[in-house]
Parts: sequence; C-alpha cells; structure tokens
Amino acid sequence: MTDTARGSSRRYGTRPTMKDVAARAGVGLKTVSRVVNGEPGVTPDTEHRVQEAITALGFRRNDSARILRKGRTASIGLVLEDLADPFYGPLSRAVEEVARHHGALLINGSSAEDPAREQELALALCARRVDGLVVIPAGDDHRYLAPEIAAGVATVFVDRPAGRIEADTVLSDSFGGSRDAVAHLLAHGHRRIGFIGDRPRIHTAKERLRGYRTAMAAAGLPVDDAWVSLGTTEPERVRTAARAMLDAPEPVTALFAGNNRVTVTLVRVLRQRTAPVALVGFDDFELADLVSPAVTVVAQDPARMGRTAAGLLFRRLEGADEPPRREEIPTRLIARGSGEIRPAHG
Amino acid sequence: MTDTARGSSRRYGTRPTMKDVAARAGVGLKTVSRVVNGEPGVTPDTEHRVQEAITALGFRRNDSARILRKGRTASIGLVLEDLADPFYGPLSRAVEEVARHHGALLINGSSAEDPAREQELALALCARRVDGLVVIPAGDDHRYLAPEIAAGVATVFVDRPAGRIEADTVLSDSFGGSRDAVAHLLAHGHRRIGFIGDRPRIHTAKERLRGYRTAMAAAGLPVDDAWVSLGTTEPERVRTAARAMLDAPEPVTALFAGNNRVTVTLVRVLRQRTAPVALVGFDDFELADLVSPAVTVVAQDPARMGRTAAGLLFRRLEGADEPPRREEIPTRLIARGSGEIRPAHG
DNA sequence: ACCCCAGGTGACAACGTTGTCCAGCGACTA
DNA sequence: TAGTCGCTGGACAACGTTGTCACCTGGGGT
Repeated sequence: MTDTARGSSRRYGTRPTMKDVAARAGVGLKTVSRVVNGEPGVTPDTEHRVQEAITALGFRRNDSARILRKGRTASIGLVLEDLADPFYGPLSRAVEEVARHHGALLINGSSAEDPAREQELALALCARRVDGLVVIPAGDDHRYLAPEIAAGVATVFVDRPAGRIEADTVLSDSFGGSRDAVAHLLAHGHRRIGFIGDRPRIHTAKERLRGYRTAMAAAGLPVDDAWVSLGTTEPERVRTAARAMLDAPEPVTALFAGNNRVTVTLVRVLRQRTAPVALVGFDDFELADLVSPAVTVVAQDPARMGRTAAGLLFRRLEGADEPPRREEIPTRLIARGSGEIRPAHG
Repeated sequence: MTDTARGSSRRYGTRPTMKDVAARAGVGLKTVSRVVNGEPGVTPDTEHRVQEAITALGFRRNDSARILRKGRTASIGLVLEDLADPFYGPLSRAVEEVARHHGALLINGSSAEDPAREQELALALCARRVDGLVVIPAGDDHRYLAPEIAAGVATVFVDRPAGRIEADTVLSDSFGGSRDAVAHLLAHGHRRIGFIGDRPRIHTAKERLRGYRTAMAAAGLPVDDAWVSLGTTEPERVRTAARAMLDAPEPVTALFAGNNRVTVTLVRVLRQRTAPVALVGFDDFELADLVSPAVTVVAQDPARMGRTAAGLLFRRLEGADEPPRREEIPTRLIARGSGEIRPAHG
C-alpha cells in the first residue's frame, strides 16, 4: 500500500469536473456549464443527458474556480468579539438572515477583543475576497482596511465606531441610554450612584460613562471618583469594584452597570447583601424579569443593529455611492423593579 | 460619466496581482509568490524590493486562486440550528477556536430547523470546497452528503445523529441525563411527573422522552399519556401544555423540561402559580441559579461538544483512517432547588 | 435553388495563484 | 583554468470555471 493509495480517495483531484461530465454526456464543456447555471440555449434532450451525467458522477460545481473567474464571492465576513456572548447571537443571526436573502454566505470569526486578532481575521477574510465585511471593532485604528475598502470591499462597523477611517457605522445610543438610566435612578431618589463599566479603551464604555456623568451633572450632583470603575468584565474584577463602592463610609445606594456581563455579576453580588441597592443595567438579557428583584435595563436591539448593518452593506454592494453613514439605534428603558428601589435613607 | 467609470473603482480587477508586484519590483512572478509565502531561496535584497512593491500597491494575495490551485481551502463549515440560541454560542465558539488553532476559517449558517435549508447550506459549503463540515442536523436523512464525504469532506455530526449514513458523531447523553433528572424528582417523592419536550422528529427529544419513561418504569410507575407533550418550543405551545398538566383533576406535581427554551417558559408559568411545582430542566442556562427557586438542571457541555467535534474533524483531515466514531458527552445534574421541592400531598 | 438567419454547441482564453523544471551566475575545487 | 556545485530567479503549465466568439445545422423566405 503506497502512500498515494492511502491518500487518493481523499484527494480533491478525484472529484469530477465539468470536463468529466462533458465527456460522459458526450457534449462540450461549455454546454455543461450552461446546464449547471441554468442558462438558456440547451435542448431539453441535451440537458437531460447532462443532468444524468451529473448525478451519475456526483458532480458539484467548484465554487472556488467560479469565484476566481467571476470576481464576486457571494459571501460576507463578520468579525465579532465573541460568538458565545448572548449580545452577538441575535446580531449575527440578523446579519446572516439578510445575507441569505441576498444569496450570500456568512464567514465569521471572533476577535476575543484583541485588536491584532481582529486585524488578522479581517484581512484573512479580505484575502478570501469576501464581498463585504461587518466588523465589531476590537481595536481603534482601522486604517489597515483602507486599501480593501478602496478595492471595493463594502465595510460596515457595528456597535463601536471605526478608528481613523471613514466608514458606514451602526451604533446603539449608548450615551442617551445611559443618561436615561441614571436619570431613572435619580428620579427614584438616589444621589450616590456608582458606575461599573467595561475597559475605557472601548468606545461604548466611554460613551456610557459620559451619559452617566451628564445625567449626574444635569442633576447638579458631584461624582466621586470612587463611584466610577472601568475595567474588564471578569466577575472577580466587577465584584471587587462593587464591594469597594458598597462598603465605603458613604456607600452608593444605586449601581449602573455598563453592560450585560457586568449586570449579571452585580445581580449576584447584590443578592448576597441585606441592604437593598438599586440597579440598572445597560443591555437587556434573558430572564432579567425573573430574578428578584427583576432587573431594570436599558435595552438595545442587537437584531436590528445586525439588520441595519447588513442592509447598509448590501446597499453599497448594489452600487450606492453616497458618503459613509452613521446610524444610531435607539435604546429603551425597561423598568422592572431593581431600578425603582428607593435609597434606605432617602 | 459612463457606467464603466462609476463601477471601475469597485472592480476586483483593479486589485493588484502578483504580476503587478513582480513588474514593479522588477522580478519574476514566482519570486513574488515565494516572498508572499515565506518560501526560502530569495536574497534579502530581492525580498526587500518585493515587500516594498507589495506595500506600495496594497497587494493582498487572492485566496480564491490559491484555493483553486492547492485544492485545500483551510476553512470548515458549520451548519447549526440557530446562531442566536444560547446553546449554540459556546458550541460554535469552541469549533472556531479549534479551527483557528489549525489555521482554518469558519463559515457558518443556520438551518432554522428546516431540513431543506440544512441541505442547501451544507451543499453550498461543499461547493465552496470546505475541508470539513460540522453539522447539527435538522433533517433525518443525510444521504445527500455521501458523495461529498466520499470526495474527502470530513464530516462530523453534533448534538443529533446523522440519518441513514455512517459518520463521526458527538452527542450529549440525553437518555442518561433525562433518566437522572427524573430519578431525582422521584427521589424527592414525586409520582406524577410531566415531560414537555421538543418535536418528536428531533432525536434528542426522543431520547429524553425515553430516559423519562425508563426512569418512571424503573420506579414501577405508570405514565399517563396526558403527562407527555412534545412539540415546538414556542412559549405559547409550552404554556398550553403545562396548563393542561397542572390543571388536570390529578395534576402533575413536577415537570421535566426537555430543553432550555422549554425550561425558561416553564419558569415563567410556574412563578404565576401558588402551588409549588418541582422543575428540572435539560440543559443549563445563564442565571438558572438566580431565579427563585433556582432551577435544577441536567447540564450539557456545549463547548466540550464543539471541541470534540472539531477535534474529530481535524483528525480526519490529518489522515486518520478509522471507522466512524460516536462520542457521547456525559451530562451532570446540578441541584439548585427547583427539583428538590416535595409534592404537596407527598 | 440559393441565401440568410437563428438557435444550439463547442474551442479557447482568461481569472491569479502555485508547482515543476530549467537557466544563469558566482564560487569553490581539482 | 576548467569543471562543478549551489543558490537565486523565471518561464510555463495547471487548477476548474465562465465569457467570447465562431461554427454548424436546419428551416424559412425569395
């Protein structure tokens, strides 16, 4: 048994090509191509012979060759932060749905919040000649994509803006949503409100902090430095930050969580405490209404973000030649109880 | 302005090729190829000239052509049920992680539980000449994949077995997990236990039902037909089924939910009722410990399933020539409270 | 009877890359 | 000094498909 023998059955070379089909059907190569692509100009009789050869040989068109020839791949790339994060599930699903509607496949990868990996992935997708790219930025410099965009790769940034480059962008209203969230807590009598958010490098984290500060300022309230903590969403980090705020001499009476991972950790922290602390989280999550107290949130609409992004992308692909757009998706405060707790000594 | 003028900047044809780079660097085509692929046999000086030309022109290798030439695409396909379902997030992430480790990209799509769409997707991926395929079956006949598998596409089925075809498979221990879940309820004194599961067409639903029946039989208990309800996971369907069981003359005192979607709906149903009803769910979910009572579940390990599947796939790609394997991933009962409620008149 | 036309069909080049193979050139050895 | 070796570099074919164009055949019009 030679090694050729072993490998031969796995060789792509053994796959039948149009040439093989043509030979078997006794027709020309181009005729097979016509049948495969449903082009007109083939007698029913010929077509039948070709179809028969196709099934007999188990032929399947090699899209790699087709793509090479046609230039368009009918696929779009999606670079996101983490496929396993519940925020991105509906988003990717929405992108996929739109892509499917346009006959395109979705190729995706997770950057794990690492700018280098984001770039590596995005460029790998460009090398595959995806027609378009939906990117949830991990880094803040996307100039590396400029040549690709110039070469015709429609590119849309979602959830966070592109860095140092002009491009279509779809964002949640992080600032407005956060302002509303904090205003909600203020309206319920809180004066000392803590904010625990994601790393300051991340745009949405900054925007949400800005919303928090703006709401506090609008109420004429000072913000103690100890009330703000930005960092990773690791549960341990969040727990430590929360404890510091809650165990201070003048503890906060309410917390505003900068994202869904933080909110979940805070729910766990707060349930171990006796003193009631109000909580509002940015981004909704499943079962938020079932924990007790039910968690008040600023809901985003990830599916809509995905749909909007993919929509913009395909507009470009269809030739829309307008300056880059920036769509802002509104957020919605959903009051469920945890934000309505009044401060103990209100 | 002619239409050529409008479209020209978006044409792939305008992208520089190795030929262009070679011309600019004053070297041969193959030398550029060597530099791009880091092959030896190029003087530092020449290499430098080529690198310069590459950056100057913004060249990026066209992987379509490379794929066509080499036969291998360095990408694997993933066909799942719904990207937005929290069960599949960690699973796809795990597959992606392994793929990345092998230098492969992930192309994926959702079948939406529709066999026709599953087939369409899987075959589209094969036409793209993915090296391998991870499929979470929606249908129960996968003979359509036989030619592809024969042609060398490594294929692994996950979560549900392949239909009418032999192939590597990775499953959760649905039967054993369900038996344990029901045994747990029995141990807490329940005798009338309801099972609400997914559509009977789905293999895991059948297996979980079998586990339920086996546990009941082992305890010498009859199963009333009214205690079993299989169907979609639509909340409305599940609510109706639950109400019928709970409002019967001889109501069930405990419920076993066949999957995570059903469990969540049941939690909502039960919290509106005064009489305590025990609940165990198949498949864990985030915050299961935070609702009250905390939900006892049979936990699966989707990440491990994904890793195992991708592992099998790459073993095949690396030439493993063994008969199809069937890996069963054990489940784990996590008692949190909801399963430990004793029947009112126990 | 001739010409023309239309529709069906096939030969051939091209897409951009990689593998094969050979040529050129400088250096080292006998 | 001549022969040889090793290394760099390039010409060319091939991967499987599609677009272009020309050929052929048969039928209808004059």
